[in-house]
Amino acid sequence: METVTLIISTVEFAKALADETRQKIMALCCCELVSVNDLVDKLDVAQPTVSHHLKILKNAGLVKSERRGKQVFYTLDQESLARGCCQVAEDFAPNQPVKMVISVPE
Amino acid sequence: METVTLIISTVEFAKALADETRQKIMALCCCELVSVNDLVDKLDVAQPTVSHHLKILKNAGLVKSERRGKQVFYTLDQESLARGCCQVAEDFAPNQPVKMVISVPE
DNA sequence: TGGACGTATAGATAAACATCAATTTGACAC
DNA sequence: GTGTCAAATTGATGTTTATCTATACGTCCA
Repeated sequence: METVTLIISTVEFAKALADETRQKIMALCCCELVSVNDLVDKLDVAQPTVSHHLKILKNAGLVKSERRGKQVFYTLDQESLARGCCQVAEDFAPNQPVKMVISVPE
Repeated sequence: METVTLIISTVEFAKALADETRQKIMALCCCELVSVNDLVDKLDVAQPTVSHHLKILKNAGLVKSERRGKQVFYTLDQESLARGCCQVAEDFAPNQPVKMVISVPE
């Protein structure tokens, strides 16, 4: 699993989120591996458009990808997303703290 | 203080954040009241541009405004911002919970 | 009621961006 | 190698958006 954990600015983070199609993609690959074709089937945009959005999400460090044979599977990096959300809150809402809930492994 | 607490989608929320000038404005009015002219002085964009961005932030429920005489003062609604961040995390990172830290008044 | 000041709106323009069709690249099977 | 399928890239197009200038609106004071 090639993990590209870029450190991006809050502007880049927000821009990556600021599109309906990308948010649909994020919801679809939030908790599982999905191929590009899976996404194309579930969205009403063409395959190159899906690839375009996946590239933006990947550059923002919000998805990870993994090739399996002819297919490439994507999944959302929930930790990166959560860190981005916390960073935005920390930067702009210092009086209204937002924290990641760390689940301590037993 | 006219509070416009709109319930907006995560897409609208992200779009409101997705601009460098708006993030600068948010930082400047994060913890205090600032007039439009204050913002114009501290940013290198024209006054109508500042007003334009303030309108977008206001429509997103992220700033509150208050007229005092000839001036209009804006301030960031930190709670709305924090709620937006939590909503994004909740929607897309359910396995990586992010919570607002509620400070209990004594 | 003017004028001055601060802010908002209207209209124009250029840059950014989402989308698509066409093509290329990559991986596998024969 | 050749064909096939999956995904990425290229190039074009229309829309969105950030910005500006010019103007209108709102408030206060003389």
